[in-house]
Amino acid sequence: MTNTDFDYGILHHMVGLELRKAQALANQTFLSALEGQLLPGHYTVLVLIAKNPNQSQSRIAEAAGLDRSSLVPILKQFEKDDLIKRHPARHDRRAKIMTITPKGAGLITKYEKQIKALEQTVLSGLGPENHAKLVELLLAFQEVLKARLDT
Amino acid sequence: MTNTDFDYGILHHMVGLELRKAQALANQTFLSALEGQLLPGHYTVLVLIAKNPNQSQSRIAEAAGLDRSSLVPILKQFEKDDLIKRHPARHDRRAKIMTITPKGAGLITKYEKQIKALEQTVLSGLGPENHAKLVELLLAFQEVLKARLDT
DNA sequence: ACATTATTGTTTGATATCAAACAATAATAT
DNA sequence: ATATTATTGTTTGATATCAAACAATAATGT
Repeated sequence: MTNTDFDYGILHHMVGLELRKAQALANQTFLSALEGQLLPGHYTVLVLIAKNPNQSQSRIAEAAGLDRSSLVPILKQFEKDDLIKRHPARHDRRAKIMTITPKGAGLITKYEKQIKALEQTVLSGLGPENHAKLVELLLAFQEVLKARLDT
Repeated sequence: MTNTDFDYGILHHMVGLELRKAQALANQTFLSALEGQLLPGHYTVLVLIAKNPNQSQSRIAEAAGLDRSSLVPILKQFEKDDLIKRHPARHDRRAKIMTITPKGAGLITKYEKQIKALEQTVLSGLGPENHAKLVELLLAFQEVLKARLDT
């Protein structure tokens, strides 16, 4: 009853496709861990701001794998919900820098356990060495594609 | 000037995040390989139909990692462009089965070279054994998450 | 110094995607 | 048999996301 009996033709065991399916599943799983309170990508942004205060929006967007423009409504909401604060950057009058608020930090903490439990499931499901290898290969994969796009 | 110096905190080396970034890059790369003529996911659907004729839409959607409903406009366009044909299923009056048309097959062939070249880049960038391992781990990862979601 | 080019955050418009509801049909249970 | 439950393709509504354009500012070249 699985779909393993599908013929993927040229796409058989292609990284791109498996990536797509894996990501869809991961997103779904994350979402349930966050109890629908927060989107996975939003949680990521929040953590990035907390751990890297005083960075520009552009840098945060890049680190989160999001478009600059996608960040705008997210940050607007975060600010409205008092999860972050935005200040003008001293040295660059275009840029805004962001800091986490206590409430924002609290929200991160609130879901920290679930996130860690989730990662633990993956860790023990794959085994520690495979887990590390997967991350390593995903990073290497990104480097390969970045290099290709630059040409 | 890279973003490797970012602190990802709890998300450090988390599969979900790296998956997200890898997928964004893969999508972008695929898109350029398809010359903007076709979205990566759409190409996948087309190949699945070609290689697995007479399957229901639901099964194709699942295999492609898409929602059932997301497939509807895609197939409508495919049919309009004469890339596929849809017939009523004999044994199930709810279902429709799909077959590829010569034009659809031609479109697949048209981009086959680029897709293969792309995969070749990844293959030689990672090395064959790492490439295989990455796919294997992505599949294993999916199994772990599927199992978790079922509980 | 000044002109050109790049970058920042933002707006606007387009599109992909999902989730929930729906009618039609099928499968299952009792 | 018949009622209940599940599945199929679809519509509708909501949302995430990007891409392209923009004004303000910064960096760079000459």
